[in-house]
Amino acid sequence: MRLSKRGEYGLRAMIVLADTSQSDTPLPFVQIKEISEREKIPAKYLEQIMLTLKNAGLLHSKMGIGGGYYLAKPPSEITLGQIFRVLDGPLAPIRCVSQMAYEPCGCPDEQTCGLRLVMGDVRNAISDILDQTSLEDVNNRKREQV
Amino acid sequence: MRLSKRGEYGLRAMIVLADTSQSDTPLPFVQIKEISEREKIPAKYLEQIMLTLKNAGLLHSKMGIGGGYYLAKPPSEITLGQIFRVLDGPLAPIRCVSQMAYEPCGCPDEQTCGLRLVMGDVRNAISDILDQTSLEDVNNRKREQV
DNA sequence: CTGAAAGGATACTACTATAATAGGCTTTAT
DNA sequence: ATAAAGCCTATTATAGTAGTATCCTTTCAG
Repeated sequence: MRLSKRGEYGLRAMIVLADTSQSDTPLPFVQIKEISEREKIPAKYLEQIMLTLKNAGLLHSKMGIGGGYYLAKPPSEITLGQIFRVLDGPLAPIRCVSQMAYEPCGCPDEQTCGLRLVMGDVRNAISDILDQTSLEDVNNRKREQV
Repeated sequence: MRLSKRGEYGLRAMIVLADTSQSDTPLPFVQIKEISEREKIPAKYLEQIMLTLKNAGLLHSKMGIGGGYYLAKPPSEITLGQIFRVLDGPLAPIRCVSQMAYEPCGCPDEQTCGLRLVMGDVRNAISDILDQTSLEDVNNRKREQV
């Protein structure tokens, strides 16, 4: 049950973008350099990640001086589940219970497979959290925490 | 969020052992060959996995003709979480929320890290299932399913 | 109209984990 | 004595991870 560095960095970056867009003085664009310094993420690696998120439609960008990235949708409409799937693939611990990427697992009978029943619960529990938590929710919780 | 083949095979094998120990004619020992045929698991690979589970104290074995494996404890006292941790490591999606293998993740402030808050929920949701589900529970559910 | 600052896109690399396979060793019942 | 079982370690092929490195394109300021 593992979140990769790629996934971690991408989620952090998206949270930062949501945070600045909700701040008193929202900037139109946020640069990679800014995020990488604030979150201590290798800039070039982050660049790849941002590009992936952009190509997945979660980010937009502007090139050139003063350019940078911004969220493709309001923070309330982007969930952690969406971001996770782009960077780390299906939420399900095993393919035979995946909603987005089902594959048979080769057990004798899927319908009565005990492991599959339990792992189905796990995948639902994870989805109940990540697909229900938006970037806005994350930042609200962060603020409550103080 | 991934269960490896090693983890999958090990969990399946333990479920089989629990199942036969609860059957009408419980066998004292179950051989690798039997499990590998029943669950379509490469025998030699399963051997390694069983050895790992044995060294972790979850299985006992008997060598020689008519030997095999048996559970070190009653099926009601072995949880899926225990097995998972032996074969696939910590349940937590990220180390900074792991109970068994905590490590700092390098974010600016762990106390107010939004990602960490959410991932803490995920780790608890997973643990609520895997640490509360015993091998006995799995087989009971399997039987209900019919 | 040129150059610096930004993102875009690939290629490359070192390292590690995974999913096996292989082979020899030890124990034990018959 | 030997066959059947587990014990133990080495080896391998493949893929994924976490970066680094280049070069290209767009854009704005002066």
